[in-house]
Amino acid sequence: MTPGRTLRMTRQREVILGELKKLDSHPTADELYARVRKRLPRISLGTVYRNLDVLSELGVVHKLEFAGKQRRYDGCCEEHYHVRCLGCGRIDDVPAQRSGAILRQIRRKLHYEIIGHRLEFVGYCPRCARRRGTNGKGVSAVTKKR
Amino acid sequence: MTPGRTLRMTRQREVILGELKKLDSHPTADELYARVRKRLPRISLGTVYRNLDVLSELGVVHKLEFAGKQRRYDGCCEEHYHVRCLGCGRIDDVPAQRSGAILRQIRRKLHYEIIGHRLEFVGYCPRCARRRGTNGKGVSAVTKKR
DNA sequence: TTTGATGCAAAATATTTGCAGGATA
DNA sequence: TATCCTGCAAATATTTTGCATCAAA
Repeated sequence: MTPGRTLRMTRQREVILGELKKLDSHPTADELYARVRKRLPRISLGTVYRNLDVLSELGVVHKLEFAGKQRRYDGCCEEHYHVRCLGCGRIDDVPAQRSGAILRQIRRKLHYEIIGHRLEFVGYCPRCARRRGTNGKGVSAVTKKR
Repeated sequence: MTPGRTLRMTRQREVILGELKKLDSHPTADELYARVRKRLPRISLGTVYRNLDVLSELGVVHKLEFAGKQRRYDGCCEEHYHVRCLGCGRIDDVPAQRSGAILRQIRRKLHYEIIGHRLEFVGYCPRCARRRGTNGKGVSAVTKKR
């Protein structure tokens, strides 16, 4: 982002931010796009991406990048960890503080200049875990074709 | 992968696996493709992807998925953590054991059926850290246009 | 001989970008 | 009024897939 630039609060930016803040479901850009479009039918997906970029650079929202997965966005800007469900893809917050101990430990061992870390949990959410329990395995029945 | 299928050791599979095992640089599919092509000029990138899939399902190699980044592959199949350099994109192994304590702690707090976790470190490798030190910041000078 | 694997090209997916016109400060 | 932002479409980047043919077992 250009350093000295003056940002404008456009209607689009306002609605995108508002809708994201309303959700605690960590939506993908296109999920958010679908919601925003109900209020601004002419908005484009590119605008959603561009605004999410600007807002996350401001630290107002968080861009969640998951290993090998589609990006998601978080209207909550406090730092925390996440769990991802292998069944349905949902992301939930993990009720654990980010650990400074992990970083300190690694800094002693590596010659890298460590900036941060990302701890992701994967598993099955209660709903998907139940479904898997019922039919023995059912991974393929649950896994979505992307 | 089809359960009862009999795998064949083709020349392509052999060379792909051999080249990957020779490297400790965690190459991307296309980096590996470039190397393999020196030995098998007619091989296709699709074949490289398909073989890396098969081999990683067998547990012979590891598919490394990094948040928001291109996938990489690891010829070493013991579990360990990784660091990623924000400057040049290289991945290195982290000399720390995977922690079961992290999983146990989370299992107590979440209703998820936790399968695993992924701990990634990001920072600057010695080389990039030095370069950044020289010119004050230089992030943009180092960051590659993808 | 069977059927898994390949090469090629096209498709799919997710995200970014160029551009001309529109809107905000 | 300056320039930031938008919609649209095309471009990019990465990975997957359909299909006819080849080759391993």
